[in-house]
Amino acid sequence: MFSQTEENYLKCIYLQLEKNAQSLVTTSVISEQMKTTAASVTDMLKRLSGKKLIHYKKYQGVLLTKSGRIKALSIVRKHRLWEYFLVEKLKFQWDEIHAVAEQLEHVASELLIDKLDVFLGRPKFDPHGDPIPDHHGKLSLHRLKNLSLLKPREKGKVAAVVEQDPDFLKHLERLQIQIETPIKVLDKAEFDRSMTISINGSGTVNISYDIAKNILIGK
Amino acid sequence: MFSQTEENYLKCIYLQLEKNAQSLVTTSVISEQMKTTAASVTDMLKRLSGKKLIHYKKYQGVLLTKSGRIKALSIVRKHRLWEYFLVEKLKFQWDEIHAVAEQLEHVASELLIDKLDVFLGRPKFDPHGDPIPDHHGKLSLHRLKNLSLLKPREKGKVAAVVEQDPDFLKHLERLQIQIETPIKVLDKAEFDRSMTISINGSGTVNISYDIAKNILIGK
DNA sequence: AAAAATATTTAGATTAGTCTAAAAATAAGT
DNA sequence: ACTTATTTTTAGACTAATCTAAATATTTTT
Repeated sequence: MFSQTEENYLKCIYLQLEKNAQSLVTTSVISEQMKTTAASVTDMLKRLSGKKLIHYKKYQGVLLTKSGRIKALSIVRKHRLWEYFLVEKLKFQWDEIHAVAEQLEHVASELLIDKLDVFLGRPKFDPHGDPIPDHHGKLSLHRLKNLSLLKPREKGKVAAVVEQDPDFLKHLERLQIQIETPIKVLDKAEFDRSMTISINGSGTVNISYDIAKNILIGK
Repeated sequence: MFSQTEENYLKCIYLQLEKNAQSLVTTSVISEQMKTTAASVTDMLKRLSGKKLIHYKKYQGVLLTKSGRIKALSIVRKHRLWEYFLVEKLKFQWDEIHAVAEQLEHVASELLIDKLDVFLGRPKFDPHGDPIPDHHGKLSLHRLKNLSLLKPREKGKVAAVVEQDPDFLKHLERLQIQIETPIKVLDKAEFDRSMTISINGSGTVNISYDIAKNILIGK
């Protein structure tokens, strides 16, 4: 049985490793993500290490142990299932749900999360397109391309977003970009790496490189 | 913004006052309900008093302030709405839900609880028959009689249960007694105050005084 | 009225989690 | 190689919440 704070740290480390599986996660990255001081992070890393949830090397960074990873996947599963519930059933907007799911994910009940999974029809992806681990911690992966790497005339559907900042998600909504939206690259400007894209086969819009790099495209 | 522990204490005090509005709530009653020591209770009561949530007199007991009562009603509302959700939507048994709702009730989001209320069809009572306060803290009351006080040939429907101990609720299930079940008193034994009742107009069963006193009957 | 029992509070200790400031380690620049 | 900058850790302090043991207040019994 772990505290909410411990669970949050494990989830944070897991998400960092999901982004970049090659490197250890550093104290300063965790400090930034958890919005706390470096000293607090060091304290907590020592504690998690003592509980055999992470491999921790001073000054070098951390990785999850097998049991740490299992625990982290469990939290991520809960987080994403609750996000699905909030959007599909309670009609939340996709930019409103993160903070609420951050609280719901700590409810300690296997039965609850299993029944919620069934109730929702065993969804494989959350409203941002991220994979929902199943009961055994397995997740569906789809091969996605970063929109910023697509060439003119290439196309596909929006499958996920990298960044989940509410302002960013609101901006996508204004552009009428959401999960499953068909996208085609029309042109790319080399001077600022912005791109012109068509949305839903009709609307044409220019988006910055910063926007494009946070959108993942699938078939 | 209050801690989960503070919210739990407020709820506990509120529920005691709901049972017996005439008297101050004592340290030992709270200690028993919260499963903690009398010293811990005294510490917390001092803290809640400092935050103007309770009126606290040493050695005499506590009452809720206006803002303490508002906060307590908010927690009770959340608890009971989540219990409704767990039974109606996720098909939990009514004896399985208390512990889960005890966690869900601390999710701090007004929007969440309002959307959940709408999603559930604005229920007035939880699965145990307890009234769910509305957005303004108002609750529907029905005049109920304790089953143990009914006389032979009096009848009505099960409207609520006083005790929510899971073993007790399971026992009622085995007797096929649940909310809305029609009950008629056939006989009362004076030596042990047990009573013979008919359930659903057909089944006849003898129940102890201890069972009867925990069932509330409405029209 | 006094003694005994019970309830409650106080004092001091503990753990979890946070912080600041200083010290130590590492990385970057010259 | 040395200096400077940055990152990280350590030490000690803080708050919240819990406890035990002892002291205090109240209630009950004699």
